[in-house]
Amino acid sequence: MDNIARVNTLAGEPCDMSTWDAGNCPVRDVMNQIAGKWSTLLLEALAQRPYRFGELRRLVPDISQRMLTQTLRDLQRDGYIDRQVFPTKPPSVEYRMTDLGHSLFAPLSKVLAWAGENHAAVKAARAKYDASELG
Amino acid sequence: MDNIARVNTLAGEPCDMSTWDAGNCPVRDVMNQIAGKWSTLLLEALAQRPYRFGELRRLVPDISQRMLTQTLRDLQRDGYIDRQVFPTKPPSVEYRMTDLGHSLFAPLSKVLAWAGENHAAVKAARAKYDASELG
DNA sequence: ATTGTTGGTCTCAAAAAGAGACTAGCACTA
DNA sequence: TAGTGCTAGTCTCTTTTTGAGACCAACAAT
Repeated sequence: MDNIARVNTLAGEPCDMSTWDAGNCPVRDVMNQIAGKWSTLLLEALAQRPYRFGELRRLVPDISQRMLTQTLRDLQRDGYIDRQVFPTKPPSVEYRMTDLGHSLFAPLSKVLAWAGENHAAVKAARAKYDASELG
Repeated sequence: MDNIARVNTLAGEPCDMSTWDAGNCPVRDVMNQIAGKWSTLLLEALAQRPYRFGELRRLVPDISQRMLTQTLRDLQRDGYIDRQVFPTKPPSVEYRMTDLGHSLFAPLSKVLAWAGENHAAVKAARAKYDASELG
């Protein structure tokens, strides 16, 4: 049963789950950040061009300022985006994707494209599941 | 400023954010499911071979039964995995990735590979950010 | 008769997310 | 000069999500 104690072999270093150190798995450590509700959405916007705080807020109308601030900070902390403050008269802040961010977005955009292409299939699966649960 | 009201152009159907219907964006609808804390981990395991409930629980020791049940159900609802009950004497349940799941995992595995390759860079960015915040 | 194994559910506490008020400095307006 | 709005946030409060752990029923082996 050795195969039970080993996973993530696709990601270079396999993670030995039997002697598990939760902060040691690259997949979990990286994915748990970009997996947030708003992260991919902001990365998608910032992959196209730099945005200012207020622009992003208008771009994603149903994000709260609190979550926008926090998500941007998390993305900045992981090195995906840069934050630059301009000392204008109402001070403005620009967020810009870094090289690391772009290198992440290359594979990530493929997943996003998949989502667009297969949205109908997913919705169909959902409808089918929900219908069968009612019977 | 028309560019402000439009995003997600990479994903086929662009989402018009000015007349926003939250359930209408493929990217958000699909990503919000696979973006969970445990989803990618379980998809990674099930991409390799089918697993039973207890196997998955041992594979990911720090997931609670409650979240394992719920995450598997969500993945099943979206059509990524199939759940098959065998009427054995302690009844056993097998989870198996569907074709839709595999087609999603193809691009997703590239992101997972990126995570493995760039984990060091992300950790370095984090350390740098944390150090600069203390100063 | 007790223990273990199966795949869960249930309850309760903790953590995370969302809603909305509040801040401060400056510009424009009345 | 007082009022309004813009900037990029923070603070507090409520709701939702997640986590920890007890509990369940059927059967098998001890």
